[in-house]
Order: sequence, then C-alpha cells, then structure tokens
Amino acid sequence: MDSRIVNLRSKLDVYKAMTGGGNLADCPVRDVIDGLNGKWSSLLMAALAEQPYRFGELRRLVPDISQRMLTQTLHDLQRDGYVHREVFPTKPPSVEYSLTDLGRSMFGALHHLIQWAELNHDAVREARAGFDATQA
Amino acid sequence: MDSRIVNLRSKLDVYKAMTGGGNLADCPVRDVIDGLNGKWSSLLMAALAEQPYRFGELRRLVPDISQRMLTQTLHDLQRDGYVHREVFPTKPPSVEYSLTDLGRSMFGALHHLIQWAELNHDAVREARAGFDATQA
DNA sequence: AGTGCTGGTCTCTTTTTGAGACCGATGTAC
DNA sequence: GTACATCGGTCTCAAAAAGAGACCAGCACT
Repeated sequence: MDSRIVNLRSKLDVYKAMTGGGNLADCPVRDVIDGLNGKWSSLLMAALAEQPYRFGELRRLVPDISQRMLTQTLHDLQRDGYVHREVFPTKPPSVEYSLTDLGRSMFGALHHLIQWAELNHDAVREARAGFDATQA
Repeated sequence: MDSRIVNLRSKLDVYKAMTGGGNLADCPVRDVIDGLNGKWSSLLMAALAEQPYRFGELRRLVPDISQRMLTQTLHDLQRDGYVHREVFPTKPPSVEYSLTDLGRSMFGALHHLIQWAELNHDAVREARAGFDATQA
C-alpha cells in the first residue's frame, strides 16, 4: 500500500513504455502524448473542463488563437475522443463543444502538470534568468 | 482533508490560471507548459528520469531524433532548470546530462499523464477509428 | 596519412503554424 | 430592398519550426 514504492519502480520503466519497448515506430504512449503536445490542446482542454463552449465563445475566450488552429485543434481533440461536438439546428446553426468522459479522465491527469506549473513557475523563471546570465 | 473537493473546486479555475486571469501575454502557467510541448521534451525527460545519459547515448537511445533537435531540446530543458549538463575533460571530452531536483519534481507531475496514456491508449485508438469511420 | 570517436553547428527542404481574406445562409437596420 | 452583421468554418499565402544530412575541430589508434 506504499504508493511511493510503486511510483518509484514504475518511473524507472517509463522510458521503456514511451518507446514501446523498442518498437519506436508505433508506440502507444507517444501516440497519445503527441496528440496533446500542440500549442493549444491543453489550453482548450482547460477551458472546456470549466464548461461547454460554442465555437465563437472559444474564439473570444482565447483571443490569440487563429480561427484556423481553433478549428483544427478542436477537430483533433474530437478525433481522439476527448471532445464532443454537437450541432444545434438554430438559425444560424450553433456548435457546442464539451468534454467527453474520456476527456475529463485525461484532463484529471493533465491537471497535475498544470498545478505543478502553477506552483513552480517562479523556480523555472529563476532557472531561466540564471542560465541566460551565464550565456551572456 | 477531502482532496476530491479541493480538486473539484480548483479544476474549475484552471482555465483562469492558464490565462493568467486575463493577462494572456505573460501567463506563468502557459509559459511553463509551452516549454514542455515540444515533440521530444517528454521523451527525453523520461529517458533521463531513468538515469543520466551522455549525448551520444541519448542519440542512440532515441534513433528517430535528429542531432539538431537533440541539441536544441536538451538546451531548452537545461535553460528551464530541468536538466543539468556536465562536461568531463576526457579525450575526447564527454558530456553528461542528468535531471535536476526541479526536473525530477516536474517529471513526477508529467508521469501522471504518461501513466494515463499507457492505461488509455486503447480507448483513444478506438475513438480515432470510430471517428475516421464516420468521416469516410 | 587515413579512420574513428566525441559533441556539436550549418545549410537546405519539408512540415506546421499564423494572419487574414473569403464563404453561404440567415437575420436585422435603414 | 439593400447594406451589414453573425454563425462556423475554409482557402491562400507568409513565417516559423522541424527534419535530413553534410561538415567541423580535437584527439587517439593504426
């Protein structure tokens, strides 16, 4: 029942898991992780974790995303099963995006990383400042 | 001490945290997360979490990374304080890369996401297959 | 003198992203 | 009735990032 030991052991095997144990070409873990590497994926997941949003609402909520990348990122997230897209036949038609159960589950894991970032951005900033100082 | 309630509450605020509460331009959380979004960052973190490696070892360990991107990704991880770079004055000189304390701490958070991917890649694959079927 | 190892950098091409115009169908203001 | 805006996109073109691979200096071995 000591989860620290379980974590310690499994962490040593993570690289093996990420490489598929030598079968690098179609490694399941990298396949999944790469889908979340996009610049906007985590941000949109965080927004949709809060509540469902319509296309135009998301565009206004995230002003620095281009319409093209919003469309594409939502499409990719939908394809991977994280996001549900529903079209309402209003005039003009409206489209609502929401998280699926799988999406909520994935966001639970992603959330740890976001929390870490929130708690440790000072340390990262200091590291960057120190590094840049020595490189000058 | 019911951590579920804490998590439930804080998850609703994650988007606000990721946007810096309106100050999108320099949001600390996005600043940190974006540094990990690279295609190779998480893979190299997983490798170095296992043990320290030399440059050439990493190149052989991850055959599908270009030397250019290996150099650059390690440089970025070092700048953010996750990776320590040490040059040994052997002939020819060797360079060892290892995780710092900050790097190990960050990888602890990243590890949740990798574990999720390991457990759920079947579901993601099925979602993709189903989605692609309807788009055909 | 030629070959190999070290850890890189440089250049060139391909892929990804960003900026922004454009679209049809509908509703509203003048 | 005619201009103009809103919806959720797509299309094109320029800029940025990534991949492929040649090249480099320094030293050891043969």
